[in-house]
Amino acid sequence: MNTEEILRANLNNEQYEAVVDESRHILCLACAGSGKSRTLAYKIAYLVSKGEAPEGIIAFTFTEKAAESIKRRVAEALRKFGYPENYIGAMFIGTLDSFCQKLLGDINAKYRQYDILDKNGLILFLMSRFRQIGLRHGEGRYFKENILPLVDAWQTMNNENIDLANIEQYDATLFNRLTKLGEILDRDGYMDFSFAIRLGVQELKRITDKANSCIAKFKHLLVDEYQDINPIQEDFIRTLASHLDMLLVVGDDDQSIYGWRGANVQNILTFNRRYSDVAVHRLLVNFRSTDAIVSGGNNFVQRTISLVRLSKEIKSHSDGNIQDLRKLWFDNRIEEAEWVAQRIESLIGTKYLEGINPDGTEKYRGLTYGDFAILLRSIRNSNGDNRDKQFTDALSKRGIPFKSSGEGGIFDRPYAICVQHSMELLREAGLPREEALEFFASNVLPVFPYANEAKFITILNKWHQNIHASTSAARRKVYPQEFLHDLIDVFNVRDFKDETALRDLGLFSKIILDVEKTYTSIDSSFRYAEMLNFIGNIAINSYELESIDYLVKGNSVDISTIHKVKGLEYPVVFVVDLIASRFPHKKATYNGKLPHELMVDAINRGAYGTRLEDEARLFYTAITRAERVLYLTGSTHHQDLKRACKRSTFIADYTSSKMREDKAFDDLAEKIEPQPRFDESEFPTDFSSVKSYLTCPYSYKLSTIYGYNAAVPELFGFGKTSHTILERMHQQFKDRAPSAEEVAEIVESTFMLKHVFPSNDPINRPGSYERAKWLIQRILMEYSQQYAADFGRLRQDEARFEISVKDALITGAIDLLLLEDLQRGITTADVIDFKSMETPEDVAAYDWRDMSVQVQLYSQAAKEVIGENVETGYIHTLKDNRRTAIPVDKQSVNNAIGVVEWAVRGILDSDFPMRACPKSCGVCDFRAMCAQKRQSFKNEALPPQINTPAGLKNLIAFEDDGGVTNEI
DNA sequence: GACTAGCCTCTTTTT
DNA sequence: GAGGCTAGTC
Repeated sequence: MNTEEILRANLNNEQYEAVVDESRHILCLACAGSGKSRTLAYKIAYLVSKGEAPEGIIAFTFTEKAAESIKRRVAEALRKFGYPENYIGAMFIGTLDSFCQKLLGDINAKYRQYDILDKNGLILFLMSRFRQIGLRHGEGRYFKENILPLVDAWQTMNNENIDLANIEQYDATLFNRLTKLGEILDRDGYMDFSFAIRLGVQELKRITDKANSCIAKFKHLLVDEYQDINPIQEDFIRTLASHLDMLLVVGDDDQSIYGWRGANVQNILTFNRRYSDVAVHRLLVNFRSTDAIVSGGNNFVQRTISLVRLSKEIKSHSDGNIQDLRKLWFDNRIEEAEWVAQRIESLIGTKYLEGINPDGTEKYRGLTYGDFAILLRSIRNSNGDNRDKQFTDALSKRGIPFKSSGEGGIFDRPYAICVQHSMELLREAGLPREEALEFFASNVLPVFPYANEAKFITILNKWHQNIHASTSAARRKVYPQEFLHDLIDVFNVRDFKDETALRDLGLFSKIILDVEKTYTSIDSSFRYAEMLNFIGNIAINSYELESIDYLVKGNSVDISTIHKVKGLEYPVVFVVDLIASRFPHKKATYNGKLPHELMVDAINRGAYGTRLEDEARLFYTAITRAERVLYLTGSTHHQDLKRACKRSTFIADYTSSKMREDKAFDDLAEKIEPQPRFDESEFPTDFSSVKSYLTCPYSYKLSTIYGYNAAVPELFGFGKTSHTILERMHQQFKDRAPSAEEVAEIVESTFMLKHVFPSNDPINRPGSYERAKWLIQRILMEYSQQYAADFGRLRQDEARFEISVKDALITGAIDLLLLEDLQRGITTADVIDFKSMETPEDVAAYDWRDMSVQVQLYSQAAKEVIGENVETGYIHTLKDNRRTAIPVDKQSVNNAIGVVEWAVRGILDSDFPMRACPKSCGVCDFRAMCAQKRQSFKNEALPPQINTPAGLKNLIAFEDDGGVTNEI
C-alpha cells in the first residue's frame, strides 16, 4: 500500500485531513473518544514517510504514562508504513518538563547535576534552609502559614511568568524571600518543575542562530492535551515553535480540568488569533460512546458552558450492542453503594461488542471487573477519611476486586505508623529503656510479629548515640535511610506475605529518600526533629501509593477521582456522589501570597480557583469516560454530614430521551465468558529497571514494585558530577583538547557534591570534598592528555534508545562518547564508567555484564534508527584511563536482546525468585528486607549468555550460589 | 420575594 | 475564614 492508502485504511476523513495538512500552525479540536491519539500517531508516522528525520520530531504529552501510550501507537503506525519501530527512540515523545530538562542539559551540562524537586522536595528544601531564605520560626504556624504559601508563591510566580522584580513594590518581604530562594536553589544545584520551564524559555529566547544551537535538528512540534497548558508552558511552546516548521496542537476545551493549578483554557480558545497561518481541524465524531451519552453531553455543555467554549456539536458513531443510561437517587450512601455493587455483579459477563475483526466479523467478549469505573469528585473528606468507604465495603462484601485511589494513604495502615512512631522515640534525648520495651510490646509486636526485641533496643541505642551526640563530640552524619533499613531488619519482614506492608514500607523509604536528597546534612537532634516534623505534617497527607502497578493492576473495578481517569475509557461508568455543594464544588478564587495586582490576568481567567464552568467541564469529562453504560447517582443521607443532601444541579442539566430512573437490574444482553480487554500498559518499559531483574529478580521486586531505595552514600553524586564535568569539557572544546589549566577551571566551576561540604580551610585541612575534587581533576587531566585526539571527533551525548522485544517496548538512555566519522557517521560508542573511581577495585574482577548489554543494545538501536554503523563499542574506565572493547557483532547483540526478552517475560509472569549468592547479596542494598534464599524460576527457559570482554558470562542471577541452601 | 442570622462545611494533583 | 445553604422574619 502507498502512503495515501495506509492513511485511508486507518483514519476517517476528518482525521486524514488533519494528518496531511501542511500548514505551519494546526489546531486540532478533538472531542472525547474522537481518536486523537491515533491522529497524532499517524501524523508522526506520516512525517517520517515523507522523509522527515525522526530526530526532528517532538511530541509533548501531559504525563509520562500518556507518553508511553503514544509511543506504542506511533510504533504501530510506523509498522504499518514499514519503518522500524525503533525510530521512536530518535524522536522526543514525552512531557514538556522532561524535554526542558534535557534541553537545559544540552545547553549547559551543569544542569544535568541539578536535582529536580517536586512540591514535597521544595517544602523540604525550604525547611532545610529556612533561615537562609529569611524565614523565622514562630512566624505564624510553621508549615501552613510560612512554608506552604512560599512554595505556592514561587511556583505560581513561575507558572504565570511573573517578573520577580515587580513583586518588590508590593511586598518587599515576599520579594526578598523569593529572591533568596532562587539564589539558593541555583547555588546548591536544585530546581523545581516550574523554574525549569522558565529557565528553558529564557534559553530558547536567547537563540538567534538556530542552525548552530542545540535545537538545530528539531523541525516539528506536536502538543497533546493543549487545553491544560499553563502560561509558562505556552510561552515555551510558542518560542520553540517559532524556530520550527510546524506546530500541531490537539485538545478539547470542554475537557480543560486543571484551571485550579494554572492551566489556561484561553490558549486553545484563541489559538487561531494568536498564531498566523492556522488551519483548524475538528474531530467531532465520538467513537467511544452511545448516541444517548453523547447527546446528553451536548445538552449539558449547551446549558452550562455554551458562552465559554468553542461551539461544536459532537456526533456519535454507533451504539454497539448494549446501552443503558440512568439517573438514580437513593435515601443514603450505603444504599447507593449497594446498588452500584449489585449492578456490577449483574453485568459481569454481559456480551459486549468490542470491535470488528480484520476479517470483518464482530468481536465480542464478556464484561469483566476491569470494565467498570466508579468516579467521584473527591476521594477524601477534609478530616482525612476516605470517601470511598461505602463503595469499597459494598464491593468487598460481594468479593468484587477493586482498586481505589483512596487506598493510597500509607498512614492509614499500621506499618508506616509503626516506623514513624519508632523514629519519634528518638526525637528527644534520653529515652528510658522501660519506655522502649513498652513501646516494642504494645506497638511493634502486634504489627510485626516476628520482630526482635533485643535487636530493637540495640539499634535504638546506636541511633540515639548518632542523633544526640554532644555538640563537642565529633559529629556523625545521620542517614535516616540506614535507620529505616535497620528498623525493617529488626521488624523482620523477610517472610511477610502481606504485600501491603511491604509496599507501605517501600513508600516510607521514598519519603526518606526525598528528605536525604534535600537535607544535605542531618547532623543534629534539631535537624532530626525537623525531619520528623516533615513526616508528621506534610508526608502524611501527600504521599500516596501508586495503586496502579504490576501487582494490583489485575482485573478490577476502578474507584477513582475524575482527574485521575483523564484520557481513559470504560464500558460502564458510575458517576456517584452527585450532591449539591460537593459537585459542583463551591467557587473559589486565588488566595495565595502573590500581590493580586500582578495576578490580575490569572484571577480574571479564574485560574488557581474554581468557577462553575470548571466544575461543569469536570463533569463533562467524567461522563465522556463511558462507552455504553452510564449511571449518575447520589443520595440524601451521608453518615458524616448532619444536613440532608440535595441533588447536584448537574443531574438536571444532563438530559437525554433515553434516560431512565428505575433501579431494575435488567440484563442488557446475554452472558458469555468474561474476558479482560487487552491492556498494553502492563508492560515494563524502562531498561534500568529491567536491568536489575538480571541481577536478582527479587531485588527488582523490592525496588521497582515495592519502591525501596538504597541509603545515600556519602559521596553521592560523585559519578554524576564527574560525568557532567566530562560533558562540559566536550561541550566547550570541540576542536582541541583543553589544557591542564582549562580542565582545572571547568572542574572548579562545575564540580558539585550535595552531601559533603567543602572544608573551611581547604589548603591546610582538606576534607573528603577537596579530595574528591582533586581526584576528578587529576583523572580528567590525564584523560584529556591521553585522548587529546578525540576532542573534535567525539561528542558526549545522552543516547536514548528504544528496543522493541516481544510485545514490550524498552526505553533506555546511556551517557556515551560517540566517535563520529565524517563519511560513515557514528562508528564507535563508548560507555564511560566512573564507578570504579570511588572505591579501589581490582580491574580484573570488574563486572562487565551490565555495561556490555547496554552497549550492545545501543548499537542495535543506532543501526536501525539513524543508520549509524556502530562497529565498535568500548567501556572506558576512567580510573585507569583504559578503553576495553565490547563485542557488538550480530551474535552478541542478539544475545543481549534475548536477555532482555527473557527478563520481560519473567516480569510479566510475576516471576520474582530470590537468587541469593554470597557475592551479590553481600553488597545488595536490600539485605535488610530479604531472606537471601535461593529460589527457582517458575519459567525454566534459560536466558542467553552475555558476551563480555572477559568472554561469555551467565547473568548474575545464575551465578554460582556458593553453597546457599536451595529452597522452592 | 427580599433579607439576614446562624449553621455547616471545606477538592482536584503531574512534572 | 469564607462561601453557601436554611430557616425564619418582614
